[in-house]
Amino acid sequence: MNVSIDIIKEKLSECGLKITPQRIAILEAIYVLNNHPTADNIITYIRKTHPNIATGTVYKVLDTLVDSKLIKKIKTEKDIMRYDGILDQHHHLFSSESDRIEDYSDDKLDKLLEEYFKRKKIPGFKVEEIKLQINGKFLKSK
Amino acid sequence: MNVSIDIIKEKLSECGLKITPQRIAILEAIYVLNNHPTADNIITYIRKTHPNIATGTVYKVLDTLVDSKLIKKIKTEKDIMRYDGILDQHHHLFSSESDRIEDYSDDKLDKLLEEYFKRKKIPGFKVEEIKLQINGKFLKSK
DNA sequence: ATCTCTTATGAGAACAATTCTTATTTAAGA
DNA sequence: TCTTAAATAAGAATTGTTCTCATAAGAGAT
Repeated sequence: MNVSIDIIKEKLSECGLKITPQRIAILEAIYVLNNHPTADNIITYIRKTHPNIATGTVYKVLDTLVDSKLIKKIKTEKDIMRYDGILDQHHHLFSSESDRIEDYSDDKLDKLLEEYFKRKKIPGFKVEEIKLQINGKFLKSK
Repeated sequence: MNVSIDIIKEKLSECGLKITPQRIAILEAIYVLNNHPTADNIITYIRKTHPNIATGTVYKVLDTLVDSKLIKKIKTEKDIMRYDGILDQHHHLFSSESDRIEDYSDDKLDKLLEEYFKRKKIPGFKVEEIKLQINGKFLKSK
């Protein structure tokens, strides 16, 4: 994932957010560390080049970015919040053996599910989004 | 959900777990508070009848029960861990407006997904379980 | 470029949820 | 009943996150 600073700036201003070095660094980190980094992963990464970005700032910026829909949160069973910079509809493969999480996109599956729920209504509930949580084993270690 | 103490005891000993009043109370609480209680919900509930079960004990027992597959943890996008005493394959409806979570069972859907992934393999990954996280709106308030 | 105003940030305290530590208690088999 | 390993209570410690508030810095207006 090769996102230039300029594109990041553009994304920020499209959302009406002030362009700050902290926000750029954090958003860039999420794109570089593209396997669903935790807040802590992000902090460690950006401290290399920006040693004095405060922890609180990172959490605040992450919240802002989630609110502006520039990133998403995902939650694991192990109670760690992770962030995801990929916003296209996709599912997640969760390892039952480790913390590993991978993206899984499948348009055909999405269409199948969409069709299914178009026909079969859930009483008292309006479906907005369906995310699969696919648990299993990764066959080759990364 | 009307699970007697005797059945709870049976479940515990089937798993090779010692039968303790704490474990019985906690497991019973999960069955009674059947809408995916948090650890705190469980603590509040059991303290009514067992005022001096320690907080740490509750967390430890919950871990034990999860390990023994007597209960499950559910992941939410919000950062609260919840416990579920229903072990049959089922999915969850998440409210996009509140903390409400409801169960959703659909055998036909499960078969459809099973068929789908029998045909379409995910390279490098062995699927063990598929859980849908269906986000949307509950039409009538509870 | 400078001014102004609003918003963002740094630093660290506060907080909530969970885990750890240790001495004591208890369940369950001998 | 005795024994022993496992479970528990109490509270300290840790972790991840949020809050507070004084200072700094964007961004539009001048």
